[in-house]
Amino acid sequence: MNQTTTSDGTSSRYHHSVGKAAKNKQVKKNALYDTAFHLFTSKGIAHTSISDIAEGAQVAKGTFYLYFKDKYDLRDRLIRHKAAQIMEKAFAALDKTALVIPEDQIVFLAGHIVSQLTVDKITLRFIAKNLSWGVIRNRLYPTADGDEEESSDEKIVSDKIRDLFQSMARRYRNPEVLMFMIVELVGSTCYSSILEGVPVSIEELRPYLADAVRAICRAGELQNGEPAAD
Amino acid sequence: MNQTTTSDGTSSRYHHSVGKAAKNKQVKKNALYDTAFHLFTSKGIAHTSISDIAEGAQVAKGTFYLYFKDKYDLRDRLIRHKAAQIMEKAFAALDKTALVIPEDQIVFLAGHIVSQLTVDKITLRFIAKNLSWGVIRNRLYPTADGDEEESSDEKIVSDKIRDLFQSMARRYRNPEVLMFMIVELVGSTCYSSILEGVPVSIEELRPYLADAVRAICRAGELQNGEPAAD
Amino acid sequence: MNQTTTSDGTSSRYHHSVGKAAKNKQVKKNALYDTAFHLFTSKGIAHTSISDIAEGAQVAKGTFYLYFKDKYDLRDRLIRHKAAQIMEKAFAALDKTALVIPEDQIVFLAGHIVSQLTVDKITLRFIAKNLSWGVIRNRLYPTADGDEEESSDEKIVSDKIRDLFQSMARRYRNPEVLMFMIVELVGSTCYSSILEGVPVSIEELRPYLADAVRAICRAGELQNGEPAAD
Amino acid sequence: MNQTTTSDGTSSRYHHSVGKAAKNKQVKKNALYDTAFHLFTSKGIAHTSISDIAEGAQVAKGTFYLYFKDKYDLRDRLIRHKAAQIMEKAFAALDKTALVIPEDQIVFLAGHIVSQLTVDKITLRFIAKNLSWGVIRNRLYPTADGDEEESSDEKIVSDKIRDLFQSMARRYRNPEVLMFMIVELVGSTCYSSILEGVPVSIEELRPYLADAVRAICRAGELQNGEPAAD
DNA sequence: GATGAATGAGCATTCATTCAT
DNA sequence: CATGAATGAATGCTCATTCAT
Repeated sequence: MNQTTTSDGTSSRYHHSVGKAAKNKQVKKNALYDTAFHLFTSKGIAHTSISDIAEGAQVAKGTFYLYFKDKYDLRDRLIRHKAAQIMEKAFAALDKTALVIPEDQIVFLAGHIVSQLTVDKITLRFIAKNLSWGVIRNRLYPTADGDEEESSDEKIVSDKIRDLFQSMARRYRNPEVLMFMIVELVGSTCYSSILEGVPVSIEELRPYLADAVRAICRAGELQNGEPAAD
Repeated sequence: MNQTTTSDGTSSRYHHSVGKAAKNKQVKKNALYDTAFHLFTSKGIAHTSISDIAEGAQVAKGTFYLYFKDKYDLRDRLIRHKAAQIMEKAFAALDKTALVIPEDQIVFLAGHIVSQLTVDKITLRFIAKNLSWGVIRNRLYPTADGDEEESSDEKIVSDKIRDLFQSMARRYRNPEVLMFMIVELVGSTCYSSILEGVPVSIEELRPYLADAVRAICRAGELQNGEPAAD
Repeated sequence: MNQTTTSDGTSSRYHHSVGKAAKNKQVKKNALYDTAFHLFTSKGIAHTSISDIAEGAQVAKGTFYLYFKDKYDLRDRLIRHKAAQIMEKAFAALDKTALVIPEDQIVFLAGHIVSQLTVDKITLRFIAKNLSWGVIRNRLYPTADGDEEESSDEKIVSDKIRDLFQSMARRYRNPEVLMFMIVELVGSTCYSSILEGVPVSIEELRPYLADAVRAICRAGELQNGEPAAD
Repeated sequence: MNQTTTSDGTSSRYHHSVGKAAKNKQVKKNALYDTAFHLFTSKGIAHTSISDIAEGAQVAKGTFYLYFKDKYDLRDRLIRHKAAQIMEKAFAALDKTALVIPEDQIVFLAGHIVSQLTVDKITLRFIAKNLSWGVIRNRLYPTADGDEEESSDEKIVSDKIRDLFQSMARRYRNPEVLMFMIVELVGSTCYSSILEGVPVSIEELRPYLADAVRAICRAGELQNGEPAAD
């Protein structure tokens, strides 16, 4: 405070340097996210108190409430974030392939998601069966009320998704329902197989799952002469 | 059950008398189950206390601990029970049809489950995505530690399941994995579609789902000359 | 159930000795009342926490909630109790006099209340301006929902009040309104005068107050020929 | 402040401008008063936080502390203000009548206050039983520490009060005690009657109250030959 | 003067669990 | 077996207050 004018003439008392304050807010928020993820996945949500999270994030307890309504609000945002991340990584990987046929692309995506979940069991357990299509859907058609912060990278992914859907539209009766069923199938079976090995290990399951995904795709194809949906 | 019939045909207390006391126990236990299901589904598990359950069941708080370890123990038993019930109803209904081809039987089962879940949204929300294959699997191969009470009706259903699996074994590469994928797909998609209408209503989803189930079956068929698994 | 009959025929397992358990409950409740009154009047209600009260009463915090909804519930019960006590002491004292004329009795009651409040400033501050007629009214016409415990002594006082009202009924237009105005006047002026000496000390105020009370009585008398209210 | 005067003598932001800055301060202060009154009366003081008040007044939280010590400081000022307002309106109304006899004037004042409280129940509940004589007394003999802002209108009212007291001094033994008792009686009985209808509605109470006020006046008159107080 | 992010002490309240009866 | 009063640890949440900008 009590300021002086700089040579370039651009200053003012109380310059609300968007940088410092806002950045600091984000830092705290991220610290809360990170700590929460760690605690949720290690101790379980029920056994993680807000005190724990605040303490771990080196932030006062009250600060928590500046950013989240409660523990479950934080959890839900985290789940959406993680689920979206997985989908986005899969699409990003797809982008690096030469695959052009939608069916191949979908099988690739499913396989990539399985791979990610196989490697990162902690995240798998956390998002549990919440790897739903809804989360991706929201990325495509973001709602006004959603205060989800979308990075520029994610914008690019959104475009990829849109592209895929466009090419699917010419071949499949209902691309979205198709994707929905596949995502639910993959997420749901992975949970049981990867985490509990039931009814078989993920290695054993993989080929069956790939076949199933491909079969679902084929079942969703437009028949000769059948018109594409609007 | 759990009764002894005396020579004169009247059953009596005091004769081995598992009767009255045991019956009373079962009454209390069922009251606890029923109250808990009602409270869990209306207020949510987190907001239902053991006090609430005991009070609703007209039982002293301490009595709760005579039957269940804690709230979650009760919940898990309830989920298993409800999930099994759904599967059993589907098999029971199958038993009344003239369907003999496994594929048709499976499609019928899937459709029946969807119908049940569509009608009973409360139960759907409760068992959420826990309508997993695991629960049925446990009926087939009951574990020693499971103190699940199995009624004689359920025994009959078990037989039906075994029958289906036997006829599947001759046609499909891995019947259990097949069933697993189908159950997960149905449960998972129904949850989203029935309860949230996302991405489409269950009415709209139904035909796609039926096609998908059939497609998954076909994809799991043994090829000519391929040997059946052990 | 679960009973054994002794030779004298009077015993039972689990004899819910009304004595011990119930008495113990009352002991705890009274300890909470006493501690709360002490803390409320010394530290103020706002600065008294439920922990403080429980601790002072040598009772676990949770026990507090077995008897009271919250701090304010306890306070209100306490106020009602103290206010009633004052009125009852005044009537009890009246009973020991030879006064028979209602006007004299009323002036005596007012004076007695002033004396009590003058001596017990702590209680005066606590019940503040809540020495309202309502509290006495409730003693006369107890409501069903009131779980106020009434001792046998208080029953006797109730009779005295009824007697006074009966003799007043023949002379005054509206005895209850009269009493109401007098009680409010006395309570309200005492608070200011005794506790703050504003606008004059209670000693100086007393004669004026006595005159005012008597004047109000006279103003409320039935005129010649005017019929008594029902 | 933080201002410079321009050479042409026109004021501008920066011209000592007591006006604009000071006016702005008053605007904020009033916004805080208004919001607080609204919140106190609707949610209750205990459930109104400084955040709420600041937010409602469109002012930063820190700004609150620029004007008030805390929530209770604000409340007390508000009560004094509202109570004084009522008294002043009554005196202002009296000024418009042709009444000259003190007793008639006092009865008129009492009646006017009752009318005001009857109409404005919200204010009645807020100032509760704080419509004490003390507040008016402070207007007559303002203390040095009181930073109460007194408008010129209020000055006029003060004169009216002084006038009434002067004419009362010749007739009554202790005018101030008289007024004190009457104000306390009116405030106290109105609270119970208007807000709770206990023991009777205000319509029913009114005549009794008027009689009582008049009776108290008469009881306070100087007797023949009795000297007026200093 | 004005702001509002950050703080963290402080408190109410819940509830699983025990155990004397 | 059944009870329900008592417990007290655990925790969510509020909010007055500060202070860097």
